[in-house]
Amino acid sequence: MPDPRPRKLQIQSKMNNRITRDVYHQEVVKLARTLLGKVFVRMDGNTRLSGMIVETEAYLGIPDKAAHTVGGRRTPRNESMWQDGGTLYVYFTYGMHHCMNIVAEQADEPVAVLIRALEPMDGKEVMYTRRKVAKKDRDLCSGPAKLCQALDITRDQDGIDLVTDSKIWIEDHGIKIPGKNIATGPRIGIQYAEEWADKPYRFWVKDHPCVSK
DNA sequence: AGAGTGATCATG
DNA sequence: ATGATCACTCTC
Repeated sequence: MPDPRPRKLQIQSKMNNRITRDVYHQEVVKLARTLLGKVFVRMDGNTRLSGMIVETEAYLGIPDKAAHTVGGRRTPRNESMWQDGGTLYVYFTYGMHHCMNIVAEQADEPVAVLIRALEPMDGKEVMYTRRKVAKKDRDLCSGPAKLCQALDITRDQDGIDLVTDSKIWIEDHGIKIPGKNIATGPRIGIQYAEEWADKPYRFWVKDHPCVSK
């Protein structure tokens, strides 16, 4: 449904609803659920690229055998996970893909939320130019590496602070996903994680077409 | 179901 | 220095 307000007012209101530090300081599983329905924004020059978060996964840090920080591992790659809640953690994998996480809780608590899918909103034309294989809007951001390609998120953005950065942030548009519309299941691609592989730390908006397959 | 792709890190 | 691994995507 289109926003009936004048465009100038729409933009202004969007500027004023950036998520603040206290939200990121939540316990990581709670943050993974909270982020559903929030809007991720990336300014690409003067072009606003954005999408509503519809799928997330929580990574619980030191005890979590699926997390990059398992066992307290601290390396140049995962350094951002050790920073304060609200930091962006971007990693590169399989020789060609980037994925992005939202760091949760306090500094030195290396937990994060993987963003797995967005419903594209602003800047879809630009996203299509980056994702050549996309045929429909739902192909643009329906996977953790797809959305990074669509939004041009790379290691260059690793470590930025979503609370203060001038190009990248997350907004609250007042969209509340009721608990009964949130589906839960095991995380994807972590079969090696033994007893942690089956834990229900993946969350998505039930029946949403933009969720990853 | 298999290939692609190269940074990353533990090992020595 | 070396080699195994990989929080994925695409095509078949």
